[in-house]
Amino acid sequence: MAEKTTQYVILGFLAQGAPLSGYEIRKLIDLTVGHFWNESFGQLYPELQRLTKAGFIGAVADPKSTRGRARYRITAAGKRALHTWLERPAPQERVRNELLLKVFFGIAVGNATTLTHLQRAAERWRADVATFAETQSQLLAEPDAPDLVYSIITLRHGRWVRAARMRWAEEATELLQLAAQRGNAALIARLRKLEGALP
Amino acid sequence: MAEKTTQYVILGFLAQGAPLSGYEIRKLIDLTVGHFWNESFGQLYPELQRLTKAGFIGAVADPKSTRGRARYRITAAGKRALHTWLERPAPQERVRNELLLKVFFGIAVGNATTLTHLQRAAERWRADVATFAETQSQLLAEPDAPDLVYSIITLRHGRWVRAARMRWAEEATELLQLAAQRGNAALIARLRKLEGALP
DNA sequence: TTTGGCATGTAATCCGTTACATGATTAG
DNA sequence: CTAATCATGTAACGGATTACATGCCAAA
Repeated sequence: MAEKTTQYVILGFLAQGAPLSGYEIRKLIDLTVGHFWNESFGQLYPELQRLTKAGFIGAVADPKSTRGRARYRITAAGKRALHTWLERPAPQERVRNELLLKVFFGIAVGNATTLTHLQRAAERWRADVATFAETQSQLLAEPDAPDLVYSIITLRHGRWVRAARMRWAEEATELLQLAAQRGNAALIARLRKLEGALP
Repeated sequence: MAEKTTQYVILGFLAQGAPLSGYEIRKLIDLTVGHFWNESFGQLYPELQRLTKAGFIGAVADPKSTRGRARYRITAAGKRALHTWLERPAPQERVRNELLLKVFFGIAVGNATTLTHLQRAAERWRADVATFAETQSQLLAEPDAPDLVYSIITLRHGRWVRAARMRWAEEATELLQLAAQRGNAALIARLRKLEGALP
């Protein structure tokens, strides 16, 4: 990564206005961006201290809180740092897809194993899509949220990608069986027909 | 990860038969699985030594090689290790999508920035799709490869996902503009219509 | 009052990239 | 002969997860 993205996630949530504790930030992450981002406590708490020292956030003494928990608020400098990060183009993500690796090396163990992998993955993706659809309707129940679009479109990214993967899994299953039963010639013929289904 | 996948990539390529040097393995990775996997030398070379000590691979003295380079061959134990790994279900990948993070926090900097991110990403995906399509036709030029299907379907995963992301970027662009110009009510109405485009 | 969950943190560890060092080979 | 490229490695560093330690609070 080389970028220490954790800090910007923190700044991003604090920029929404409400002062938050580390624990609350973590809960928010899981709830709102959990489908494409995650942070562990071991990352979060040290980072909060670092950001405080750097002057990007400040602790707010909370009279209501009975416990020693501090809430943080973003500073002007913090907002500036967040904004310049948001303007910068996102670095292209390094993909490392272990499932695809197992599929790619499938020839070493034969067809059945690979088909199982595909099926298991497809089930997970199907479940994800259902969850996302459900989440979307929950989001739409609060039409006054000013950042509704942003939540919606990131969520729909998940739906689009999962849906595509499901269709891929079906296609891959078919192609695998075809190649096993009728060889590469049949596979190639089928692929020619499939051109056009994809851009 | 917790899994040290690097070793299995090495074993996977050596299982294809030909003895390979570290450098050659690296080249193969870039060439064949580069679109969903990557390894650095700093990872690869130490791992080759570790696998040798563990008895999973063995160095082959190459009479032809003028230089001190050693090629490696997989052992029976190595094959066993590879197979059990291949049988194990792939752990669900931890996603960390920085682009989506920037989109999600888009409200902090406003619409134009987010639209730029989307457009830039869409261009990259479009280029990827073109590359993949080209690669596919190159693969089909060698119909005798016994592992052709496996290469093909992993490649097509890339095409499916990139294509989906392109369509998502278009949709997201439209929704963002709609919400900015006509508010959440219009956004929600549009989303109702879009249900059905996705599973 | 003790158990379990809330909350905050630190330490160990792992995985991976980057940078550095070095030699061997080939092309000009 | 010299520069560029091929090839192999090591060291330093950084980011992230996991495990551990600890204390507060609420409910049984």
